[in-house]
Amino acid sequence: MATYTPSEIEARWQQAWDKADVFKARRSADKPKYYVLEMFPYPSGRIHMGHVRNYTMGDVIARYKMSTGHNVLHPMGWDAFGMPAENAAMAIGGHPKTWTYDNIADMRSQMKPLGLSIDWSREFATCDPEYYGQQQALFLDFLEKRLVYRKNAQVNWDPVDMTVLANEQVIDGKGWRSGAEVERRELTQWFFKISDMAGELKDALAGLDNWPAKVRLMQENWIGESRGIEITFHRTDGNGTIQCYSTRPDTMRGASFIAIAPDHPVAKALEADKPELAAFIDECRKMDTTEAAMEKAEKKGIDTGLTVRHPVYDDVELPVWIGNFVLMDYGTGAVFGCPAHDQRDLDFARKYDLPVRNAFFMPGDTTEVGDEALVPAKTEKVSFIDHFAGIADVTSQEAIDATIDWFEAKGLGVGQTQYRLRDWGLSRQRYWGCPIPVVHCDTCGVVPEKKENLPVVLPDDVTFDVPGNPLDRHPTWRDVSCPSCGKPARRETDTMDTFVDSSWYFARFTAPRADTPTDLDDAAYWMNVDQYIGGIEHAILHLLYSRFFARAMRITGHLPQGCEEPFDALFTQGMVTHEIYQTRDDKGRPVYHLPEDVTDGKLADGTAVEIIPSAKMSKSKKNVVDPLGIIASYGADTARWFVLSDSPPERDVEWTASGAEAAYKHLSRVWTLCDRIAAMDAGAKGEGDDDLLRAMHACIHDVTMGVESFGFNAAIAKLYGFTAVLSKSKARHAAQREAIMTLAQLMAPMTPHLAEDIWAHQGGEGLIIHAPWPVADEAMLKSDTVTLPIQVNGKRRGELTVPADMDKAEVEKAALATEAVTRALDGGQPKKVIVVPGRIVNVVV
RNA sequence: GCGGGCGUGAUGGAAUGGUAGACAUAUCGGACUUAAAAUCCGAAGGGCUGACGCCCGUGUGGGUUCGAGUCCCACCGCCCGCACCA
Repeated sequence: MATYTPSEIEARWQQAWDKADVFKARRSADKPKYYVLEMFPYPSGRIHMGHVRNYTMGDVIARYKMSTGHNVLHPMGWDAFGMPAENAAMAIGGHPKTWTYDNIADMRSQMKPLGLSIDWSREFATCDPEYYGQQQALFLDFLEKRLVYRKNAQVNWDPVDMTVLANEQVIDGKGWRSGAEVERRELTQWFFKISDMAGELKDALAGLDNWPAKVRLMQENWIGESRGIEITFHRTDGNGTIQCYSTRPDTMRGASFIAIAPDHPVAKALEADKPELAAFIDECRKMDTTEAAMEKAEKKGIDTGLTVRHPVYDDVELPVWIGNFVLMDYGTGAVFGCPAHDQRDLDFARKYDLPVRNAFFMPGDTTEVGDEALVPAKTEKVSFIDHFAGIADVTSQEAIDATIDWFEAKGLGVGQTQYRLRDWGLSRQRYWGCPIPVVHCDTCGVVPEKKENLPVVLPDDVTFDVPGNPLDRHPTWRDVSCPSCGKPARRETDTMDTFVDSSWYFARFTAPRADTPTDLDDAAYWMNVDQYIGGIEHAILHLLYSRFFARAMRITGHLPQGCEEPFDALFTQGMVTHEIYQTRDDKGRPVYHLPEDVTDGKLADGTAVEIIPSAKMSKSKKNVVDPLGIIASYGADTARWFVLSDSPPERDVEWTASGAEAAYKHLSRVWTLCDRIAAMDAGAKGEGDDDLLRAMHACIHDVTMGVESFGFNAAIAKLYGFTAVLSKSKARHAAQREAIMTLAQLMAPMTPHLAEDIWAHQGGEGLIIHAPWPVADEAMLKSDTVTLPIQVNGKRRGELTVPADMDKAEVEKAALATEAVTRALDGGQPKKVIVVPGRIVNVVV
């Protein structure tokens, strides 16, 4: 008997697809378009199981959509700029460009055996000058529309990578890539004006119905909208005012001090005359302002000696303090402290002996605040004391709204919405990135490079033997003449954050060879991405930046209207995990072992390993399974089938050797079954055709539902079930042939090679990829009889098989006659009988 | 602290408010085999019972409902995100 040989089958069908050029995407007027995209990979050099899972999910969707009559775009590219290439150049020599393109070639050749339905003719890498040149054109257009600007800024300096990090890229005070403790430095940097769009980016989240609620919420929290008011405080020395921003103006009665940021203009003005203030401010400047450091730091302040008049109570004067916890770049850089209703302010007040005064109490409880601030939920009703706006027993939220109105009416303040989102700093002091296309001229200042001179191509002749940016020490590249006046000038040597590269690649895929960033006709046809699939780790940065870019590209005419939200549907898939095998060396330090070196919990020499529960596959923990090895021993279809089978796609899936083995066995079984059916005698007798075909239609229905709703694991369970039914069927050849061909079609999105092989083996016409998706026959989904569970008081006590169309009254009669019910009734009458047609009968006794 | 998610057999996990545990792994039994592997068939939540059956069971405690894994409230545990944000 022939056996299932995936290596031979898979190579054959991949060639057949190539020959028929089936995955090439062309605009078409007579089919609806469908754009499916997986987050493109960084070319590290090796594909891993996470890639396999990500691309397989996209492939299932793409192939399913093809067979349901859609014109599908399913491209692939490389997020190819970034530090690992430079790190490799520093560590092992060579050039980032060579390293990157070699890796791309390796990964492409590892990816191709998966049999993905990708239109490879659209492939590009973000480090191709053809791509980053268009990105430079975008930058110049953004510059013209003032969507990008330069400012002096305190930046997060990563001393290891010698580069600036965005706030968002600082994690626990450490660089998100290097893990080095981040320092502060002041540099002139380029920024995208994403904060201008904060409100819109937040509001538009509500329309993203097909995004996970979790991701929308994370973005909402990141943007961080808060409604408050800017209040003017007049200095008692007559030297002007201090503006404070507050979200709790209703607590103004309890204000007992003002705190300003160390870099607030008022603080800076006092520095010259007051050495003790200068010393404090200096100390604050040295302080790390990263989130983690700020959290750990003690809340400190110093009295400036200034006072301001309370805006509501003329006779009250408030001292002005400098606080190390006040941030200059949020709000106005000044706040009023209300110790009674804010824990931080209360701690500060107790430390420096400032007054604590309640603005409200909880109803019926007039205990003054002690060491714990009174901060009830904003929806809770509180009793205000002698409130200036005339309110008494209301919720905090109502009080805030009323107080803002009151301040505005009196002309003492202006209601304002603040966002936590800051502008996106994109300058990187690094070689392997997209050069920022501007020139610095002593006469003309910052001059944009002329578009006809794009791309500004990275020079190849650079070395990495000294830290810092090689572009800074490359005179023939750096020194140019000013595009405006022609005098000697200097190129900008900073390059762009790699998040820029990934913020518009999805648009470029619609016309990857266009000599403008996009082609509007192609973009209008293919955009938006109908289904985007990727990891939850990109929930904030990448997706938010892409949403900003889509808007900015619309403003600059590079995308048509309607593409502001470029991803119609988003799916965030879980990771592939594996157990970790660990032993300890003689010093007790952990030593990790690869899964292939462990059999039955033991190493080859018999040493027992400690098994640590499943975690994300990582090189350092050695819990990695190489997809190439799996493909070599079982084939791509097995790898694809397994990563989809065990867990819901949004959750992590644990890779197990036995699971992969089982997937392979199942596919072999299906293949053998096909072989057996093909060899059947077409004229032979058989029975149960109808049962088989009914099961088949039920399977069509269930699998279609599963694929449509990302329930791949459930769809696979149904396919297992139907395979078991088919393999036991005694039906005639025609019915069995129909069943196996339909099974192949239903499996085709997941195991496309095996499906093609079965299709051909059974004499199917053309390629299975061109065959229309099977449609379940409604009539075959209904059966003549139905078995209803009979419950007594909600507990299952028996069952009853009745004609499917029997009416309720008769079902009730039949149910009451069943043995389980008569026994429970014991001669009495039922209190109530619930009959849910086709579902259940419940008798209440 | 705030926000979100999750909690079901030995394990991964099924289950539009309607038969809890589909499907798979691991386990056990049987067939085939000299034997093993492979393959095929079958069993299997816990407890009581000779058996028919009965009781208990989806983190804990309540509630809504004829009926709750599913909805509501409180709590416990785990995971994730965010945070001197005024």
